[in-house]
Amino acid sequence: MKFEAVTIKDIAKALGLSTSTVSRALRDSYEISPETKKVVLEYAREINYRPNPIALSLKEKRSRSIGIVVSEIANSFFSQSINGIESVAHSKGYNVIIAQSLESYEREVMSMQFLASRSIDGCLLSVSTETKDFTHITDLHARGLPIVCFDRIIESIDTHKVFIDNFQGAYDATTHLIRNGYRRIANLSNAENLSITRERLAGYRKALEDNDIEFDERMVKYCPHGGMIYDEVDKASTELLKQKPKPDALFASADKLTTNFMRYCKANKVIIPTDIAVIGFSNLDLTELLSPSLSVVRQPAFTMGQIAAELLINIIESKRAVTDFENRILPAEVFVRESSAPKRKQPVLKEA
Amino acid sequence: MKFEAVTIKDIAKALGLSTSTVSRALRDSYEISPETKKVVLEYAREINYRPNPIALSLKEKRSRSIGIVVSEIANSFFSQSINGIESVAHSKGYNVIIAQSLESYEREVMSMQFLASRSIDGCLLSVSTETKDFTHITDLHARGLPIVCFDRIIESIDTHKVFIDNFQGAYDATTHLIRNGYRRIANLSNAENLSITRERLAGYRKALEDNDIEFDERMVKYCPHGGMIYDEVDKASTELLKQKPKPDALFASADKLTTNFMRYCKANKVIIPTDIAVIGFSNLDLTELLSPSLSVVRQPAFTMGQIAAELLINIIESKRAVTDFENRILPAEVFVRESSAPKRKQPVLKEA
DNA sequence: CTGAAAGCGCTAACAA
DNA sequence: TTGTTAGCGCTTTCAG
Repeated sequence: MKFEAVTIKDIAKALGLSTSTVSRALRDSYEISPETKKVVLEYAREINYRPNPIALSLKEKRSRSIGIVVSEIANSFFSQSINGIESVAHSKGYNVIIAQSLESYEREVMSMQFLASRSIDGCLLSVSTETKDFTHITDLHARGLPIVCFDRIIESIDTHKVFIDNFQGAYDATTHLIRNGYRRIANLSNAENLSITRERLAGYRKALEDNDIEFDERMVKYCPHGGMIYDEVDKASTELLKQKPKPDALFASADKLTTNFMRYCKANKVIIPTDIAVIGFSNLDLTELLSPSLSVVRQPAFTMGQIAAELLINIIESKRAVTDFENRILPAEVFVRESSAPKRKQPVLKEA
Repeated sequence: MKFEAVTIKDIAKALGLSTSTVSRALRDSYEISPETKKVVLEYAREINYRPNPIALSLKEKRSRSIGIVVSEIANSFFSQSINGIESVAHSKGYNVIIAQSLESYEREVMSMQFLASRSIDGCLLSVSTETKDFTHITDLHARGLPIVCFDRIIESIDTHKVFIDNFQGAYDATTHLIRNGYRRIANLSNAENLSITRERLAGYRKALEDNDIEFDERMVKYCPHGGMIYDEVDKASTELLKQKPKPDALFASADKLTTNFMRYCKANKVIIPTDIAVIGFSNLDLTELLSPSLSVVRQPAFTMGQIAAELLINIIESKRAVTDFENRILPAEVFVRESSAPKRKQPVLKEA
């Protein structure tokens, strides 16, 4: 059962006009007389005529909808980005179809295929942690599907890219820990293959270097699913904390890594910041209510979504193929709270 | 610019067949010879043929997409519900278009209109807090658009409804506070017009009654935007806490009310649970990491989404008009944590 | 077993 | 200024 919509044909019949006249009148074409327009417009309003977007899509070969592929909508960063995307998409007459990869390569491929088969006009993408092979993306892109990458970037694709200054964010967070007296700083890191992982790791290393702290590979652990799977965080955390000498602080490179590390500490009676100070990437709006309140690196997620959507729609609506692509790099902001409070001098233990 | 898809016509031309034969072969029609089928299928796979869903929609007068209207996707309850909805929608070949009302009546009307004009086959709806006039919904429903309500229900519409046992959840939460020694229990409540508000209020009142505690109207404050606007929570909380005698516990009727009340307490140095014990509805998965860890009433959001989507797709796909509607009521679960710890005896103050 | 043709709602070239 | 017609990709009578 489906509700029958009014069509142009109905109007034409009722008014004794042809469908093309009605069509033109509705679209305010110059070739239609003012009177006819008036009659048509009035009648259309009266019977609440709405053009059928499907027929339009078929005709124009575009659907006025854009796809979004992210790992998870139940992630504050992504839900905020999506809000930004929607705000500009809707204002430009596009609707938005959201797909989640749940950090699975297979699901990402399926999602992209699904969206493409639903005739989206373009796609906004933040790849899954599992994705190492990008052919499902580059293929569609090569076939002409406009794609804009945000947050987790793919280097091998030539298009607009929107992301934050991950290096700077990580550098600032790590430097903050160092300034607060921490010297042995671990890094709970995202999947090794992601662009953001590499950049954040580089920022972390540079901060250590600039403060004459030697980089220790054993202080870095990767979580292949970005913290989405608790067991991975559990394992990585355990390994980090059993290092000798023990880390006195931790920088977490992703939202779920940060919160799941806190979960780990709570479960294992590790006291923050006494046993270990913590700062991490997070876009949760509750971090100040956590125990202890959490120092974070926060991304301008809403703005990122807006920019990415604008760039995508630019490509879609440009007459000629766009060949000049830009990287939009936004700042990350550090919020300092209790979890990274200055290190307190402790009774001298066996470690020097 | 748009990437050109392969059509049935291309296949027909390449194979020297008619489009109808190809169409039938692809759909495994009985009237096509096995050999022809084989050739067509093979060639189709080879050139990666995908049927154009837009053409199909136009023909079949259905889009195989369903709309979701919720107040906010950046709300754990709704993002979890959406996951449930998507899981069944995708498995049944539907895609999902999400719209947010952001608790605004106007935006809700626009969203519904937008979705309807995008030819959705049906709609899942949880109304905004502001919505008191339901004609935008009942109109579409009367015109034949299948609608299923979830969480926040509209009584005046005859359709499937999926929600939790709000009365029970509120009753259990309030009873828990009473058992832990609290007697003067405030209720931070959602918009007065919502179904869930009335039901939760009723559960709260019944629990008081069953324990011989007199209901005091001054102990209930409504937040017209369900806690989304912090100032409303701030104002309501201030009013509640200045009552004499002061409340010793608070039951919050919605996710954002609960967390924003905690924010209020933190900002105003109100200690939980010493100054006031707290339990509230919330689907956040971080409540045990808050300070103090938060006692909550939790909804089976994912399951609700699944059920709602199944019911909607049932209506959509039923041959005859569905007239027999059901209310699916799911249990709410109470999780007890520190924020509602048993009341400690205190030095006798001026209150008896 | 296969093909020709109509039609879903709309637009646009072409005719009048 | 308006009407006729073809066509977007697909399914589906109706003919062969």
